[in-house]
Amino acid sequence: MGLEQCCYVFTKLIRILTRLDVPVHPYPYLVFQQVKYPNPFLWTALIRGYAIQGPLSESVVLYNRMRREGTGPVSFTFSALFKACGAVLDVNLGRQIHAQTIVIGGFASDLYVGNTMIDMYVKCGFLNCGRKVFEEMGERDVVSWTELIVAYAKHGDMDSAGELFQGLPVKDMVAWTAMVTGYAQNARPREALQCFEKMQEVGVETDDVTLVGVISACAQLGAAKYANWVRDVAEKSGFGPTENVVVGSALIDMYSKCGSVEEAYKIFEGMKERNVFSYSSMIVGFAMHGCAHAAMQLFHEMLKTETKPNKVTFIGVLTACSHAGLVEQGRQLFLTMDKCFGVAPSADHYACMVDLLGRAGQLEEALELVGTMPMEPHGGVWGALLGACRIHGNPDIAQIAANHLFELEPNRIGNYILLSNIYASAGRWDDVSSLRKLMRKKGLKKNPGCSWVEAKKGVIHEFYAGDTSHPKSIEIKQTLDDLLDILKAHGYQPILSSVTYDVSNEEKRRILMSHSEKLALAYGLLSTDAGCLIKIMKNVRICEDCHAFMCSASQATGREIVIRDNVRFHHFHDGACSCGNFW
DNA sequence: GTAGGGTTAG
Repeated sequence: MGLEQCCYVFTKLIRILTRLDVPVHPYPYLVFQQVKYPNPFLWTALIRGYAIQGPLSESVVLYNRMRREGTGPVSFTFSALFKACGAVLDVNLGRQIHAQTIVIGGFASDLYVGNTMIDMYVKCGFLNCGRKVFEEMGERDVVSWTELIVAYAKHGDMDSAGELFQGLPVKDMVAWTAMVTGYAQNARPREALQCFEKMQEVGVETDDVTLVGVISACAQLGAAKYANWVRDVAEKSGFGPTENVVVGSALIDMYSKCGSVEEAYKIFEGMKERNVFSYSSMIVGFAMHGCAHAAMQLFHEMLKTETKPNKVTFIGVLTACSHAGLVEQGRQLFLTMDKCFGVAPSADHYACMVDLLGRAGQLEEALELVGTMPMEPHGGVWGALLGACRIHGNPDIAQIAANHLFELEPNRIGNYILLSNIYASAGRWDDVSSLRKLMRKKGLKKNPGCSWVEAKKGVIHEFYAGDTSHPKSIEIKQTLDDLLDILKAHGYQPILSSVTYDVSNEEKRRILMSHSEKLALAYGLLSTDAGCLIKIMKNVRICEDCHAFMCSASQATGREIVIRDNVRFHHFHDGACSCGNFW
């Protein structure tokens, strides 16, 4: 066998072994040593092997040895090294190799080398360096563009991503998908859908990856109309939930977020293959809807399978326990998650535990738990504690939590409002007003409460508190007044403490009746057929009075009412709520 | 050899 042939065969062999995940040590390395005069491809196969499996230092050692022994690298050598630097986020080494490509000459302008270099910089968080490489490349292809588009999207800069995309001469499916997904990931679901429509208009194929982006956009819109539409699209294009585990999991999440946990479970049941995403999405879905028992049952079912729970699964079960008041079960899970399942509790899991204890009224213990955390508590942890203080009316611990929150999240308006509500409930109006002053000084404005309801044909109607701009405003007011009379006869009493302004009781009653979800409910009653479920979405937490009002309304009208606030779903049915008055 | 995907708490 000649030298070239010999190198060729051995290179192939090493590549195959690497692909089979056989450790580079010892066999591929032994193969390599059999060859007296390795050519660049053989060197590179081995360098690549170490680059993929680690340690990266070993591939660099080999690269240097190769140079010393007089063999020149090929572009493939650099691609492998950049890929590895990107994987371990070693930008310094990446820069050194970048410099090499310039010194040796010819490689810096190579398409593959350039593309892997962009990817390396971007992965390490040096977007501008990636952009610079892109600008200086002699030749670019759709891969170079897409890498940057994705990088901008991940940085939340959809405008730059869009600009690049505009300038991309030939847009393929992957590039389009990057845009659709980018919009979805940046909470711009409408633009994601528009982008998807355009993609279809110009005749670009779509696949399951595209669909997942679209499904995520629909989940954010939370409307049944879009949910059913995208499911249809998925099934018609041959990527239905039965066959495709990723599409299936995305659909489970979407239906949960659109208010239909039943539909989500149907998808789950119909899936041929389930993985940790499918289980976790379903468990989180159950938890969101207050179905704690179902969440726990599914978790135990999961434990009987090969699928191992991960950190998100535990977020799901802990949230379920928290909303159902299952303190002991939650405590057990928290204690065993590391020991039995190898999932070390993160700050997020601590936040769940603080929530669990806090909701159950064990505020002191919750505060103690924060003190034992092995990491710095983040906003979620203190936020959970503050939320619990609102439920149980504890302004002192609230103050501790709020002080941390004001440091950690100085611009998050919700924290100020929560504390202000806690002060107001305790009648500490002086504290309320000094907090208001602080908010004014910081230029923070209250996020107006808003609710929307899906009427016939999926048309969405939006209401703000005290809103009279709807064309049927007068009828809405009338419906609401009539309903109020009926509910009062059923025993409903307005909960005046839900108004956190220091005003007369009469004024409080008036304010309560102008809350946006009540307007949305009245419109829902007006615009849908009797017996029809009414689904309301809102952007802030539902107040206690509205919650009681909805409970009573579900009984008096015989309607099922579903409200999604910023955190979870409330199912009102026959005078009770799925959250067990626990939110 | 290079580019796009799903679940996360207040």
